[in-house]
Amino acid sequence: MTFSAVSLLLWYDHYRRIMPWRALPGQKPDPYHVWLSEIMLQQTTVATVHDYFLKFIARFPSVQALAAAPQHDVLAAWAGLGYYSRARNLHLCARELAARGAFPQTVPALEALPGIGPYTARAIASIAFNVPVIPVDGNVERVTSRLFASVIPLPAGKKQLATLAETLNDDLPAQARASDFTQALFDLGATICTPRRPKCMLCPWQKDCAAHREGKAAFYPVKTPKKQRPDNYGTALIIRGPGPSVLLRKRPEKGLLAAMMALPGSDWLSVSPPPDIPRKNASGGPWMYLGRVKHVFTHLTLYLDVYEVEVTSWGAARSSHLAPLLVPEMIVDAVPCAFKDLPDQALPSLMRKCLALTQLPA
DNA sequence: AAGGCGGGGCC
DNA sequence: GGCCCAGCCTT
Repeated sequence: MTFSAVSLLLWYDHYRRIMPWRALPGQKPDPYHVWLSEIMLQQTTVATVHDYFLKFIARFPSVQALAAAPQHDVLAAWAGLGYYSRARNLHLCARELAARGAFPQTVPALEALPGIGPYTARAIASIAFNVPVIPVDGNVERVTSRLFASVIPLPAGKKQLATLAETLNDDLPAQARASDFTQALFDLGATICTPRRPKCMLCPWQKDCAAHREGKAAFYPVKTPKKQRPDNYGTALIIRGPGPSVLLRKRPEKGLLAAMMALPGSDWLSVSPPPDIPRKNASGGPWMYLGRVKHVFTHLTLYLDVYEVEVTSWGAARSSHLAPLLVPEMIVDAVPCAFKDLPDQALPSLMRKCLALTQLPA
């Protein structure tokens, strides 16, 4: 079975989406923009990436500018986008590219770079350098599983789908336009061959599609059920002091929200918070309970009880009357940050949610 | 092969 | 509430 690759390209010539990282027809793609957008788009929607991408290239106009920047600035520009290992690897990769002087243009060489796996290597090679390979993302998996009515549940069936996807541009006209063909697959998956209610009536591959012949395109791709998320609990402390400012600390280099800034607080545990912490300063106590923040991560749901403490000096924050809510080890490495500088900090969304519970000074 | 790793939008 | 999103890395 040979697919009408050219019909997809004709469809693309008419319906292609315009995006800030994409070259317009007749223009050459910018490898920096292609690379950066591909990293940002990993597990992240086009709508979310759009503004981040524009701000990022305004702040870091070139690979060299990105390589020369301190890590904190890169993490701050990434804050809110999630999966922060992407930003750390992006920065590492920029330094390697800057030292090297140019982008490699083959799949194996690209895949050897930090943060670039099998998918992204093929995406950059095909989109930026017109190499005839097919990057298999969620879109391509969905399109391919429907074309072939593949019933092997994902993720176990990924290898089979990748093999099938390689045959999609198995003719010379499509391979000559490898860059367009890859982006056409993305656009088809994003606008026609959608997860729910696919628009088969508008699909250039309708007559090629086994799932459509079965009358159940939406049934594909088959996926194995996901594990449920456990709940975790903890406290976060908004310790306000002179300036006005607030204490922040940098999280460890590995693990959840690695190397990002955070409010001081307790560890996050699977047990409910101890009931002996007063939720209000009813007895004229030193802290105020502001509320509970719920935040859903990929593999756990976190509930943080947020408290506010006002101190006249940072030394006072270590005084014993703030225990057990605030113990010195929580702030041993904390540093004050002026409220006006919070927007420039590498604060993940979870911490911005917590800070939103307090009344910022005017 | 499985699990860690963010966050937002959609239904 | 669950699912999806232009996945990578470690174990």
